[in-house]
Amino acid sequence: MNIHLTLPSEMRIRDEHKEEAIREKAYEIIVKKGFEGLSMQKLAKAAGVSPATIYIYYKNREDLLHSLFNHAQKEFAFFALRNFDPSVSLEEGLWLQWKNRLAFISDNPIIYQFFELFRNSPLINHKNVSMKEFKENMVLFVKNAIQRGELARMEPEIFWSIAYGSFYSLVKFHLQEKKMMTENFKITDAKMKQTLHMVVKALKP
Amino acid sequence: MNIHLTLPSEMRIRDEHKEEAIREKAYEIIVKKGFEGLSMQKLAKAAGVSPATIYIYYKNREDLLHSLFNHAQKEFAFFALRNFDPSVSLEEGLWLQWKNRLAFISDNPIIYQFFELFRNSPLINHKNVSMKEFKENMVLFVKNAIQRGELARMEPEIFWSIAYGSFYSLVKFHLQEKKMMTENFKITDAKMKQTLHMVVKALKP
DNA sequence: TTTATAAGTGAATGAACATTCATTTAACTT
DNA sequence: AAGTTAAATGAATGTTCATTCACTTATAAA
Repeated sequence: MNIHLTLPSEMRIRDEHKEEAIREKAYEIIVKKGFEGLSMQKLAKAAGVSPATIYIYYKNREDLLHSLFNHAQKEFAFFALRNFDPSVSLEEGLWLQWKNRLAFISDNPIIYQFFELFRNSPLINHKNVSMKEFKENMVLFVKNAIQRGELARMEPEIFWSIAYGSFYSLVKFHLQEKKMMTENFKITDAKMKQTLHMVVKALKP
Repeated sequence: MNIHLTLPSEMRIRDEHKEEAIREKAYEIIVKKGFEGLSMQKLAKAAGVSPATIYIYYKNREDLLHSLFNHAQKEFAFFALRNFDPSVSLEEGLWLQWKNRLAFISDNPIIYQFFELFRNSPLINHKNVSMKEFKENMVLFVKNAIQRGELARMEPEIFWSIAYGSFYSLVKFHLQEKKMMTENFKITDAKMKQTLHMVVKALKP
């Protein structure tokens, strides 16, 4: 990505607007109609480019789908740790992450829904981006919380299921209602905080 | 369904094996390749019938997909409440349901994975089966637990997210590992019980 | 201004698609 | 045994699909 910015080149530069239009329209179509609903010709039409243009940016349809996911995952994981400091208390750290995630979802509902759709699809089996920095931060955060006596020792998947599984479940609830009612997506801070309190209680030693 | 069993008829009876073969192969193909991967001709070949035969059992592809989901949802919800008594304690009731769900998932991993795939897809927006009996049982169960002081008052989606969201999250973890490692699906009772204990603690007033 | 290079294109291609249809087959009634 | 009904079929239909290709256009170096 962005080769034309980092390398001097003799070529005609790529039009970033085109690339973004393709990506955003692809997210939209997939969220609305599923992967089945995305054909290269429909996508090209929606993005205002020629079908052949898509093949300049992506090797083929499969590459397009995986690139879309990597893009979404990177953005989401990056946003989740915005302003995150692994040395704060468990409750404070989780609260920040929940708020960050919710903010991203509210601002980018289409991208998030695509992310969830892909995560739950058979396409996910392929190798994906590493999330190294994200994992390192989380390991540190958990270790600190255990040492401080805020968190019981447990297997990582149990921690994840309690600390985040309930959050995602709550979000799913609201996204489905939104889809059905065509209302705005909105979880109140109070509802989130109430749920988080329960989660923190569960995680105590 | 099963019209030939409940009504006397003058017609040639439907071959139940064919219907089941179509359904089971459809689940398999969709779980392995996604909805994109299911074409009527491939399904027919896999089930050992003619493409036209599928249209005897289902109006069209869309009807097939929704019927598959209704079938899976009914089986799963029925199994979840097997031996369930809404008057038992919160922990006992949740434990039974978790065990039931896990047993179903272990015995029918393909059906369950299809169920999750469909639930997370745009196809879910259409009207689906009512689950009336299931909901009635749950309302009673929750009411009892609150009266007994085992459960704090909270909005239903919060209860659901804590009491089941973490369970599903745990299952997802293991199913993904299984897919990647081609191992057998296995969550130990101890791991489940540990998680349930934490959940029950969270739900206390 | 010329030249090189890659961005961008519309039309074309063969494969795969959902669905239909004329026909055959099996079961039950009389 | 004859008649009726619907199950079951393989081949056919018209459409949509992913991808390619010969070509044009825009950019920057020379």
